[in-house]
Amino acid sequence: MLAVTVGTPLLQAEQACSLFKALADPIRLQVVEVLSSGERCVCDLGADLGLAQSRLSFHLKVLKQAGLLQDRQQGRWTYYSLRPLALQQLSGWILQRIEHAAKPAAPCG
Amino acid sequence: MLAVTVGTPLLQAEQACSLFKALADPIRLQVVEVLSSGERCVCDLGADLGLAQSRLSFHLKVLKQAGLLQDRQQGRWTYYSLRPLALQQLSGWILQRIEHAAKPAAPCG
DNA sequence: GTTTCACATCAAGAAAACTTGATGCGTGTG
DNA sequence: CACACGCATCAAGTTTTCTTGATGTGAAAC
Repeated sequence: MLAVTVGTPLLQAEQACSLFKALADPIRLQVVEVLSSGERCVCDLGADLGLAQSRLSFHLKVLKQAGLLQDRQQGRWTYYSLRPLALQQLSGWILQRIEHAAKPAAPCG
Repeated sequence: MLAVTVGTPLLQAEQACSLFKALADPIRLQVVEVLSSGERCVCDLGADLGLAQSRLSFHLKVLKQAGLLQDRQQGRWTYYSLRPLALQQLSGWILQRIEHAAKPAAPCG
């Protein structure tokens, strides 16, 4: 068996599910895409994505609660960035599903 | 820049979103876990997971429409299995987000 | 050809997630 | 201190997704 990831703790299905739920929204995916080029403050995110403030705040909260984002407060501004470990773990969970997926079923009847 | 996946076509955000939505449900994640050990017929899946037939059928449809599952009909039975490519592509999309994620923001004000 | 079996599909209701506008709260600014 | 700014939170309404039970369909069994 080939280890897919190195030194990354493995995810339970339940944790994976939380991460998938957090990513299962087009707006949150845009947020992740923007943040994938580096940290941003909320006001920049709102401007970039053209979102009402409360709407963006809602989605940031979902992503943060899932563990996908971290935030840092500096003066009046809050900066969000990705948590690479969470992404890495989720990717690991997915890749693990592939290994024996090709095994054909025993005929049922 | 280090290429994370080799020879796998890249996913658009919209396609990634469909995949995430399909995986954003505990039952569907169980289905994926069971199928990760190989192909199964629907009746076995239903028995393994203890799900009403129509409920299982609904979730299989969601997963299949997203491109995560393929099915094969043989006699009276239908066999489902994972589509490794879809999983691989999704994993690739995730890993791509990590690369520059650590870059700090320019101070906002 | 009728019955049975494995599964898909449908319609109606229930539950969960999302949006919107209003309000609250902490932190700087004058 | 009063005010403005950046952001979080809340409540209400809307939309989406999920569940349930009933019905439909095609393939084998009789």
